[in-house]
Amino acid sequence: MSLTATLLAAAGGLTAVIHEGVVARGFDDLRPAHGFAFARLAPGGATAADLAEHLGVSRQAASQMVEELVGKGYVERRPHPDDARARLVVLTDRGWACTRAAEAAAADAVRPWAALLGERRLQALRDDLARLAPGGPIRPNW
Amino acid sequence: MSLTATLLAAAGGLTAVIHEGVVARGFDDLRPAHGFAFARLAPGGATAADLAEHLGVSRQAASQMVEELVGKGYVERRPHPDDARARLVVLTDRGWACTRAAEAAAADAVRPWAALLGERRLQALRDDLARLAPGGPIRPNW
DNA sequence: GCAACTTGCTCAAGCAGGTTGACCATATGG
DNA sequence: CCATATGGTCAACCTGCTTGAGCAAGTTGC
Repeated sequence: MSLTATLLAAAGGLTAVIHEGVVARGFDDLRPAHGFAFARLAPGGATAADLAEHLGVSRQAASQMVEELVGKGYVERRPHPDDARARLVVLTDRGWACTRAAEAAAADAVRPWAALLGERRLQALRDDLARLAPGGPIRPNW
Repeated sequence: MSLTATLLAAAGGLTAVIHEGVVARGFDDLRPAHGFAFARLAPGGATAADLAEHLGVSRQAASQMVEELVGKGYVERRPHPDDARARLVVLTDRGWACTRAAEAAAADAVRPWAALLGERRLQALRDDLARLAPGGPIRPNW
């Protein structure tokens, strides 16, 4: 199988396993796409416009997602400290709990890889991939 | 950045670059999801039901996609040699041309990686990823 | 300061791609 | 044969996204 196919298959499988792990930990009202949003919100919150750019969708779509996540209790809107037009979207306690669950699920998914490849090659894999994806937080993708 | 994030970022970026390459080669009426379908159809054709299972969607959705691809000239339906109920969906010349364009775009996307990592590490990356994604052609994902 | 423009957000309507449910034609197995 | 399973299609609906319009608040230039 080609490199591109293996890479896409690995990423697709990883996405699925993480999502299953998140669901298994009780957060069953989320879709993989929400992981993107959490990744952007976690550091210190973001505006809906920030989120739209990060996710690659319209501001209206991002706003709708925020509304959905507010309704489900994962985020809340706070007044923006510097701009009265904007609203800062931040994770709630439940949002943080879900983020930790996702990290735990990701760790579970990766653990067997260490057994398959060994620590040395796994570390090399991590380093190599980091060099190939310099653009950074493009689109996490559960 | 974590291994999972780098892997997802690399896969997402690769998907985007391949899709752009396919569009740039003149196939601008396709979406990344169609790449999944082509990957399943290329070997020797498939039924709509095969396609549905491969793509992880309902048979109706797969059938709709086939209809769309027929309309755009990428595939055609032929009577199934062994089953009068079924119809074998196969790539047309245009479908094959698009598949070659996708392979060329993928090669272009990977080429700079060889420069970044060197041939040895690139080969190691390929081998390691192949071991991590044994399930095989899960879901190519442009 | 004020006018003109930009930016953040939301409401509303519509579309695209998926779903489920019902149905018919053909295979398959007792 | 008859009962059941399977491949395909039609129809209705749902969800997530889009575009377009509009308002409030910041920003710029005179």
